[in-house]
Parts: sequence; C-alpha cells; structure tokens
Amino acid sequence: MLDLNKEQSHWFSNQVVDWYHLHGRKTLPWQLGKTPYKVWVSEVMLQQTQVVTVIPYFERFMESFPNIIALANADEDHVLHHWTGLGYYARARNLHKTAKIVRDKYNGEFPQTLEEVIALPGIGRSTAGAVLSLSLGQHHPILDGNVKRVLARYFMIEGWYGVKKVENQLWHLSEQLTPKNNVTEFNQAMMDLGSSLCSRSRFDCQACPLNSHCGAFNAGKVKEFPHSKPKKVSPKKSCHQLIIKCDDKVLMEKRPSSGIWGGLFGFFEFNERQDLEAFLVQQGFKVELESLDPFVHVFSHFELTINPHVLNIDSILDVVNDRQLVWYPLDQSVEVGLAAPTKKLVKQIAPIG
DNA sequence: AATTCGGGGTT
DNA sequence: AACCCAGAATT
Repeated sequence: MLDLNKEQSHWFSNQVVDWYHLHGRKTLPWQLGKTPYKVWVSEVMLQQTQVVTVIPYFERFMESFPNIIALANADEDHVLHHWTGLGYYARARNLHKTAKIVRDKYNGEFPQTLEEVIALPGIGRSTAGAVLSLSLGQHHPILDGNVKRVLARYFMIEGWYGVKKVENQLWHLSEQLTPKNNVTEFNQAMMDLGSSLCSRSRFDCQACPLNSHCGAFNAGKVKEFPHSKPKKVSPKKSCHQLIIKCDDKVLMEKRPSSGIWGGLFGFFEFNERQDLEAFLVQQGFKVELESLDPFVHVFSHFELTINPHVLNIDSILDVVNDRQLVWYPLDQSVEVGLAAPTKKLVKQIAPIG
C-alpha cells in the first residue's frame, strides 16, 4: 500500500480546495438549500449516470416528493414512474425502501453516522461518504468514478479498478488525501475535477492544479490511465413480447422485482415464439398475430433482440396471470415505470398525432 | 472476486 | 461501433 506523508497530502488537498473556490460547481440543483435528503437522492441518481442526464429527473422528483416522508408514503409504481428512462431501476426501488426505513426506524430524520447510512439499501461506502460529507461536512472519503480517475492518473495506479486490490489501493489513497477541514469543498472538487479537467478523453492538464506532481502527466501517459476494463464480447439473447391491444389500450404486467427491469410494467414476454403461442391457446385466444419488426436493445452486458407481436382483440377480457396487470392507454401516460424499449413500442403503436 | 443491474452521451 | 458515466447488491 502506498503511504503518503502529511506534506504530500496537505499540498494535494490545498491545491484541490483552492481550485474549487475558483472553478468548482456550486449551483447544481442539489447544492441549493442543501439537505441530506436532496444530496442522497442526487447521489443515487448519479450512480453510473451523468450530471446533465440527472438534472431534469432530479427536479421532477423533488417536485413530486419534496421530502423523505412524501417519498416513503408514495406508491412504488409512482416512484418508478419518475425513474422511467434513467436505468438501473433497482436504485429507485432501494430509494423507496430506504425512505420507508428512515420514516419508520429513524422518525423521518436521515441517520447521521456512516455505519447507519451504509446499512441502508442502495447506499454503499462512497455514496454514504458523499451524503454525510457534502450535506453535513462530516469527515469521510469518497471514491466515485471521477475520484478513481484522478487518483489513478496522479499516482499511476496499474490495473483495472474493477479488481478488488486496485480499488482498495484507491480507497487507501482517498482516505489519506481527504482533509480534516473543508471536506465538503474537497470532495465536491474531486468530482468536478474528474468530470472536467480530468475527464476520460477530454482532459486539460495545463489547467490542472495538480499537474506539477501528477505521475501520468509528467510521464506523458495520461491517456493510459486509468487502465480500462478488459473487454469481452457481449452475449446475444432474444425474446418475444406479446402486445395485447384493445381499442387504444395495451395490456401490461408488472415484472417481478428481481431480474431485468424489476418492478416495471411491460408486455408479456417469452423466450420462444412457441411459448407465446401456447399462452394464447391456453388463454383461449386465436393465434392471429401481427408481428412487428424485431429490434435490438443494448445492455451493458448483453444484447437483447425483441420480437414484438400484436394481438388485436374486440373487448377487454381477463387474462390469467399471477401478476398485477394494467390496461395502458396509448395516448396518455400512466404513473408506472416503463423500460425504454416498452416506451418505444408504445410510441410506435400509438396512433399518430 | 466476479457478475448483475441501463440508458444516454461522446468520440 | 466502442466507450464512458457521482456504484451497490448479489452470488
């Protein structure tokens, strides 16, 4: 493990904090009237998601759920509705779970020790440190993608940080560098640095307050750090989706909370077309399908080809199913969560206008 | 320790 | 088309 002396770490944190006062971000929506609730919601939305994408979601979310009690008392489907298109839907389910825990166990007050915060669903060490340091000034290190990149370059850390040993090294560095004073500014500045001057490809080392001691910069190897994830071919999968349509409504079911698109509403899904047809027969429908063009939906870890099939029926009938069903009107939004491809199909089927 | 969770933006 | 992004939970 790389141990730093006090002089080194003081210089580093002073440079970063000074830079923050000149160039750091101070007026993001979750930085105005800062509370643990706002910072927590923003941190969760920002997990694996960029700031510009999050901003409109955050503002809509705060409008509907202005405080943690309002969030705790909301329906899960209503929460997921606000997450539609944001991805990683487990984040929304965990957010809702945590709100209920805070309401019931902590009397509506967000807990203020690192251990208690980490124990909440959807909050790991970095998010817990961020919430407590950014909203309350507590002395905790963080380690998000931005901080990892800055540190990996500055110290020329070898290896991909998906590997535990590399991640532990980075945590150790972040612990040593995080100052006792001005921790809020320091942590915010590290993220701002990472997303601006020290971004993955558009870095600007000339403007960086750390360039004089940055290993990668001085070795002319900025582009090589951090080492990227070893790439592998993503597996291809396919499925068939059944869109039962009656007038201007389509039938959807709530998906199980575990697995892909957990808790969202979607069309009936089958691995094979045969399975879909067997379902129709079992339900007493004729197999008269209008098959739409297949399309590919890309995930981070596999590619899914979706084969959509429309079944037009005359009157709304009960379909045997264990799950919660909804007749979704094509011409208006319903307050449930939809996955991106589901939303796309709704738009495609809806009458133009 | 490795895998599983998405979708939008950038290059 | 490939890569990246304010990670955490699960196995």
